[in-house]
Amino acid sequence: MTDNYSFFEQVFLVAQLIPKGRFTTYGAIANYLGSKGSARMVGWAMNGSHSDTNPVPAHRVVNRNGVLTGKHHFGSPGIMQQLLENEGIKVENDQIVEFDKYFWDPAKEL
DNA sequence: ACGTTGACTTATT
DNA sequence: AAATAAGCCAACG
Repeated sequence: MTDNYSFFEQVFLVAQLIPKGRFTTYGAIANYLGSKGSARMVGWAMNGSHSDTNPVPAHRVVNRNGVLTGKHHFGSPGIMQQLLENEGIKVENDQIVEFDKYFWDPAKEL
């Protein structure tokens, strides 16, 4: 209980820090946390995002190709894309358009 | 308690 | 260039 700042908590915090209209990748977060290869844990942490007190914009986290791999974990597939488009991010064929333009890297932006 | 799975990524063949 | 292996670490059965 005292060690709430585990890998998961860090992932939640970073995800919540993603600016609106931008997105990041699992690898970028993992890299920022110092564990480059633990991108899976970032995704797994998102699975437990419901455990966090504050809402976690998991829809702003995609894989390194900009593909909405985790869209099935939302209420229904399509929600994730809709949320991204709602913030001005174009998504086509489950993939983010202009990846480099909207990419937000915590290691660089923070 | 051990083995498998998982919202991933990089390296090697 | 495409396919396969390995690495990550935690949760689930």
